[in-house]
Amino acid sequence: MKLEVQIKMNETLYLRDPEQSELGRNIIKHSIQLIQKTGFESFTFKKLAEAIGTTEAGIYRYFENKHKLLVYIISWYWGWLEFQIGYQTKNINDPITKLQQVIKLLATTVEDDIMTSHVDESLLHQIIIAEGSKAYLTKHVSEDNKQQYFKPYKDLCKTVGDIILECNANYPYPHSLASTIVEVAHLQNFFMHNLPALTDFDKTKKEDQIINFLNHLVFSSINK
Amino acid sequence: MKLEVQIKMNETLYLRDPEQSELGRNIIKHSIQLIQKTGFESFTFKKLAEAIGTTEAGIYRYFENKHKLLVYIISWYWGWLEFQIGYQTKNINDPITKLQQVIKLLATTVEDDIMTSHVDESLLHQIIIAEGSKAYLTKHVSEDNKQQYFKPYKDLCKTVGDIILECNANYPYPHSLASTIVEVAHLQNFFMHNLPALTDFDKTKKEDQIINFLNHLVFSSINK
DNA sequence: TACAAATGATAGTAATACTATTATTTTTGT
DNA sequence: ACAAAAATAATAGTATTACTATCATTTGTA
Repeated sequence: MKLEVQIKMNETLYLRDPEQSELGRNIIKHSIQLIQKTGFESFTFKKLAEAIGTTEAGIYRYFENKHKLLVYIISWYWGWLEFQIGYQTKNINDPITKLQQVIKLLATTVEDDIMTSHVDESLLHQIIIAEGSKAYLTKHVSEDNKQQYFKPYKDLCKTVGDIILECNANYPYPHSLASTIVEVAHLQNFFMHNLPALTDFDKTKKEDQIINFLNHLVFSSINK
Repeated sequence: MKLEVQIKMNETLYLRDPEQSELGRNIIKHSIQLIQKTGFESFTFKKLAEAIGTTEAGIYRYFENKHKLLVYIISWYWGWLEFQIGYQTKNINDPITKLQQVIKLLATTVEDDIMTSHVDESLLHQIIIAEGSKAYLTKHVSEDNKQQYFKPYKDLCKTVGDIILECNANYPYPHSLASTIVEVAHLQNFFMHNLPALTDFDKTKKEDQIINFLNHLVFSSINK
């Protein structure tokens, strides 16, 4: 028997559920490949349609516009990561060890998860790093937020914030520290690869250094 | 006598120096207003030309495209901020007080600086918060970096990193902590106003809480 | 005054971000 | 197995964007 993980998505993000058809799953699969490869700015529904072998109008039946598609795949990633965190910290009782594990999961290059056949998580991870903040850095962020587009991201930060409070119930900034951990994990990764003067890391040693930096930052702050 | 601060800009960012003509200064002034008001995505040279009372072709004589114009005004801001930091920390000898002052300057809403008549720094500060990372989150970041487009930003982080080392010469992550401070100051501001679940701050109390959070984070880490 | 440089006015092109229409294929309910 | 419904493919069309090109006019400067 083949197990497939399904991430429940916000229904207002799409016009037709892409999980429910071959074309839909192809849209997800190829948009991840194309956005990762060419960047979100030069990604168009026309190019996507060509890559899939369908037409532009075909894509528009699933997604209103490319921004909603970006928000969809990014939300999917946060939902998947939350699942991973739940799974990988299940039997850890010590909150400090748990938080270390979360930092590791956030900062480490993801491997493709065979439980999700049409999504390549390692490509998606790179999209999160380079395009993640574009999901919310818009003039319509408040309306999008009302539509609950950022719920998976906020849920993830809530989970991280709760672990922080388990470590120290008196820590005064659990939400801000949680969102800072998530964002900095990805920012430092981007800087390490593209603007190395902004980090102390070299890409040969990979993400270990980012993990060490985040651990140092987070635990000195929590245990102050 | 009227004093004007001039920020030296990278000459490959523009086709014609906008500081040297009335039209050029108008391009800067109105692009700041327009980008802040409508967001970078819906900002076009056509709308800018209409706002100024010139033509699209007129703008293209100064800037190759809207991305370079964005990088220009953002770089200008970092250059101006570096000047401010130098000025406002000139007579501070204690590196801890100096770093606190830098954090305050980074996190506080900027007031319009009368020394720069065609630039409204408070609008520019809002652009940095909402659009700043779009300057480098592109597929051409490495070429842009080779052209030194991010030098003012990197110089600023270097300045902050050096102050961190003055506080603790053994601190292992001065560059990463510096870029983290700069980015988190703006991110938390954005979250506070637009995605409040991601912070512990309420916008009524303004930036003081962000400053407290950053101080707590930075100094517990440096003095560990 | 005269010459160059900057600006303005206008036009044009390829690509983008869609919407609409109709034909064809696939699914599904009976 | 068959009709109806739903999904997809094929095609066309529009407004806007992101430019480039040309030429006339204004402005500043030797």
